[in-house]
Amino acid sequence: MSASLATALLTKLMLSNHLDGADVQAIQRLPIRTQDVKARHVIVADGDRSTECSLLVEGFAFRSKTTPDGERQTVSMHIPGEIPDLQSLHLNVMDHDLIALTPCVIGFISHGSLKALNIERPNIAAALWRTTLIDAAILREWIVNVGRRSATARTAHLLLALHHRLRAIGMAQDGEFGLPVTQTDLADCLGLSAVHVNRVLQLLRAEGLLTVSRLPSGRRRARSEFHLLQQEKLEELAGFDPAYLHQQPES
Amino acid sequence: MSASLATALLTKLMLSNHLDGADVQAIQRLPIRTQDVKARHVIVADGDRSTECSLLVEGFAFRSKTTPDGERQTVSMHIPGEIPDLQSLHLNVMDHDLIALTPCVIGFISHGSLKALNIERPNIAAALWRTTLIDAAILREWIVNVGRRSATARTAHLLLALHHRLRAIGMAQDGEFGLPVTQTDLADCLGLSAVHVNRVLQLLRAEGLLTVSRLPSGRRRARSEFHLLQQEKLEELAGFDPAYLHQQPES
DNA sequence: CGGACTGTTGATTCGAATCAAAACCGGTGG
DNA sequence: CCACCGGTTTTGATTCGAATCAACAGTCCG
Repeated sequence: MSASLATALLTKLMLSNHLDGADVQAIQRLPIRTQDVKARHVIVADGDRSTECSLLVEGFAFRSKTTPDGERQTVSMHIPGEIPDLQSLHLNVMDHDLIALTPCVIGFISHGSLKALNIERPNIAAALWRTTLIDAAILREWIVNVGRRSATARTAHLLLALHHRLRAIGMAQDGEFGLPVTQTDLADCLGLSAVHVNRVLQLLRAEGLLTVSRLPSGRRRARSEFHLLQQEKLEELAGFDPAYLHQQPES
Repeated sequence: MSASLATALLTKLMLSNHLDGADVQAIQRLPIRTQDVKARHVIVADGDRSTECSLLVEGFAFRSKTTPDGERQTVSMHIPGEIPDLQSLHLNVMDHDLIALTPCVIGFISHGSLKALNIERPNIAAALWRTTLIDAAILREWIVNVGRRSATARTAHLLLALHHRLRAIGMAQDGEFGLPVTQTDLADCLGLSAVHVNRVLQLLRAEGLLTVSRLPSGRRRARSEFHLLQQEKLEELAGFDPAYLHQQPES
């Protein structure tokens, strides 16, 4: 893996894990195949049996499941430095889709080299395991969000969580972050209808809690710039507590 | 760990992992401290920093989160042989409660001995990692359930999923299984109100899809015996596909 | 200019929550 | 043995949040 490719992964990993120099070098030596993926393209599909994991180097992606009657539920959003399908290392068949939200650069890492790395460097194995456990913690909070919160609280919670994660990797500051989601995308995350998401966002804007602007972009897809104006109030409204993100490295 | 204590764990682990004789012996040698926990008692609480993991030897447990305004959302149900808080091995602070649904026998295993085992036997480390990944897969399906399915489909899906898991460990057959849940418990799992769960169950019974009977038990708490009469129709109704449970061992 | 996607608005329906009360059931204690 | 009690299930009436349906406006793009 070239140093530049490893940067995103290492930034993310070291947010919540202690890695020593040898660990870092081992990761930088990982063989990797990069590929550009267009927005909205399926990176790995439900039912696939993958032989490699996808490192999200640039761009955003999401994982979602589709019910038999065609309804989509997004179960997670992914930001640079994450390996959204790391579970495929031990779960050979995908139980959901991994889809590019924006144009992405994906670094494919073979299961073989990851497994070898895990055996060679138990500390990295623990770190990777830990990232999948944090992923699960986020899934649990996501369940609470769709199961028990009102539409407004739910929406606020999602935006706060994304902001928190993006800020940790330097992609957000002062409540501002760019994320090219449509209201339909948000609806799929939240278990709501797109129409209702629209009304909820209007409400949040009217309350002066946030602003959303669509910046033009060079590409087809517009970029939504979210600005959380009153984080305190939003957190209060959403019942947001970042503890579940487990962002401090541990013993 | 005495052979009898290890049995439940090994039964569960070997459903979805290949373990060799040495692996089995290593697990059987794990030091373990057992403890009885009364129904409804908190085994590990949100915010706790545990130093050991809880093996559910006998009984049922669930994990849930409580929102600031006191609403409970259950995020998973646990059956004998599972280690519901295995994530605490790498996530030092609990982000949810682990609660005994029934009187339970819990086997506490220290993080130290588990970490030593993981290093000594990478195959077991992979197997344990895999169980946490299956746990996450179940969380994802749970999100879809509360996010996108109707109350009836949701309820049917939960019961089918529990039946499927219980049958795998020999605790259910022919659609029948005993589980001492109240309708409020189900409501907390489903993101519904208890009243509505009641009406949904009535509907499912009226359709001849299932029966629920409360068997008297020696203890305070009654035991609900569920009987899924028409699994095909229930699966159709719920959009249930057991693939996400990943019950076959893999490469 | 036309078309596709996205965002917005209004009218209406519907599923589920809420509120309230009653019936039920096993367990306890007088 | 029976009266009472707490937790649970059930029923009915009502409200409410969000979905649905339908149309229209805005924007980017070919």
